[in-house]
Formats: sequence, C-alpha cells, structure tokens
Amino acid sequence: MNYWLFKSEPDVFSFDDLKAKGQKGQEWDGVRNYQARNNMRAMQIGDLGFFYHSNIGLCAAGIVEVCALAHPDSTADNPTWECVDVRAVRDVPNPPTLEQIKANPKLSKMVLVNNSRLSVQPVTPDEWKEVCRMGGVDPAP
DNA sequence: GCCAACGTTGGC
DNA sequence: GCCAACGTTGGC
Repeated sequence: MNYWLFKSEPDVFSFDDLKAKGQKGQEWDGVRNYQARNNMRAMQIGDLGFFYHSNIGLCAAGIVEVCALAHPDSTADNPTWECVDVRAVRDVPNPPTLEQIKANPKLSKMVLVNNSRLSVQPVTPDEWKEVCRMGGVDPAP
C-alpha cells in the first residue's frame, strides 16, 4: 500500500466534483509530466491519496482511492500519457492547509513543500498519518 | 497579476 | 550534449 497526493484546481475539478462521480470514480487525465505519469504507473488498486486543492483553497480537501491501474489518457493524442482512475472515499473534516503543512516540522520533507510544481506526488506513511491527524480523518478508511 | 521554479525545446 | 529561450505551474 502506497500513499499519494493529487493536485487539482478546484474551480476546474474539485473534490466535490469527484464525489459526484460516485464509486466509478474518474480518470485523472490531463497530466503531461513524466514524473507525475511515472508515479501513476507505480500505483496499485487500493492505494490512497490526498485530493489537494491548488490555487484556490490550498488544502488537502479529501481522501481518494485508486480504482483503476494506469491506462492511456483518453484526452491525450499520444499514448505515452497514461493515468489512473480515482474515486472519493472520505471527507477531511478540517482540511490541512499548505500553511499548516509548511509549519509542521514533521512534514518538512514533503514533496508538496519542496517541489510544489509536481502534480502527482508520493507521500510517505509517516506524512500520511500526520496529515490525516491534522485533518481529523482516519488514516485507514 | 506577478514572478520564481521548473520542465521542455531547439540551435549549435 | 550543452544551454539559452520559452512555456507552464502555482504560491503569493
């Protein structure tokens, strides 16, 4: 089981939008960055991730689960671009903000803090537990 | 809206 | 294979 963080601008596609997709979830399309794609290729069914709202909100707004392995991105004209499907599994009662995450010494190594431009990021188990604790959500939904 | 950081492109 | 130019992302 691995942990991840998915970034999205909520005025384009928010955690509520993903919830509206239900159990079937949604293809995480539009990624055109090799590092982000490689992270998605490494994902397994049942892996968990934070749904992070970038630009507006700047917080870990929800918990998602990988529900389909990497496959060609239906919005890409080049099959080199792949993506997984994710579905919403849990709300985060008190979504930790970027400010709070930056202020937490336990999270100083987080990719979100050190490479903010990567749109699909790995999260370590310790970071996962800590952000869940801050958000008031069960780390093992 | 600005700008820093980063990734990609293309000329040499 | 280097590096300058350019485009994009994302926090502020």
